[in-house]
Amino acid sequence: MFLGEFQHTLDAKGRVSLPRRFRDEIGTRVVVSKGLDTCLYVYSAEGHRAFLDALLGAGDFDPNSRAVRRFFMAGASEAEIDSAGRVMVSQVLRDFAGLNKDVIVAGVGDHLEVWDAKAWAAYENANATTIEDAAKELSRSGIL
Amino acid sequence: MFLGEFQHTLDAKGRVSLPRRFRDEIGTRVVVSKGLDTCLYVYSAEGHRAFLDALLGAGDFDPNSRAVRRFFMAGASEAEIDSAGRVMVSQVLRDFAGLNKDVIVAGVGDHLEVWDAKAWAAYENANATTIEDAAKELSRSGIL
DNA sequence: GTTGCAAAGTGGGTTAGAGTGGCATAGGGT
DNA sequence: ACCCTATGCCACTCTAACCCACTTTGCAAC
Repeated sequence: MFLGEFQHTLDAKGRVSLPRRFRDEIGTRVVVSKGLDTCLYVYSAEGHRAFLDALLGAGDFDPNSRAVRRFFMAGASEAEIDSAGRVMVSQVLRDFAGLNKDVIVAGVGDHLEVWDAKAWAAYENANATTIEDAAKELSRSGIL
Repeated sequence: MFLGEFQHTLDAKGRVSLPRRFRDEIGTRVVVSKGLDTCLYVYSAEGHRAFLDALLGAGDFDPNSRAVRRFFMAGASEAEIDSAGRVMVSQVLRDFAGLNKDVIVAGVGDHLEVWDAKAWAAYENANATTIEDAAKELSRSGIL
């Protein structure tokens, strides 16, 4: 289970180091993929397979599901973690997520997310009230 | 069951000691998480898993539920209690809860809460007069 | 009431290790 | 053959985890 938020940097060669505490769980072979909300998802090799399996359950002949498949499959790339714990992020994916020097690596349960630091802050601000409402909803259903 | 309110201090390195009487129950491996109303939640490792399980019933492809997941998962961090009974609180979480030197550690049933002392006082004042009404409201809806 | 002891809370110093940037070498393309 | 890119490796810096010591509070014994 990946938890926590870390500020890291994208170096001049497009590499991002992953927080040490995630490395044992995610292994050395990972998949970097386009994510929802202008971020990148990072899965372990097995985790990514599970993610795709869930995705492919959705059927195949609906135009929307074809678009979703293309997004997550064409937008993904396998990569090795180097000896210093870094992943190479391709130019395409960097552009997609709008990554600059400062990035946020966040643990979100079954995967990691890589955000541009500014975009992350903006996202948090934009959703502050959503959280309150969602919490209200959850408390009504007895969870919180 | 955690009960009681204690005034503690956040030291220069961002550590907070937990009241002695909570330590046996909460164990040595805890999760510090963003909470509702500008405070932090502290769960035992198992307690936190139960909390997330309850939370994650919702799917993953709805924007609001993504926001909630990111809030409670990226906003959480596992930590060990050190030999003196303290937890390390990351800069991000300290900023989130507006923690200064004086903090309040409160037992709230299944979890602890960490508040900035001033914010705690303000919250108590703001709610002192409305507790009666809130209780009335809850009893009308059958919760109390 | 006073003194002593023990335990909790707090502060600080030291050290290992994570993160980052830079260098060097290998490999592929022109 | 040369250049450019990519990957691996190394060194520096800074954080955070560990450990020890001090202070204060509360309880107990005299």
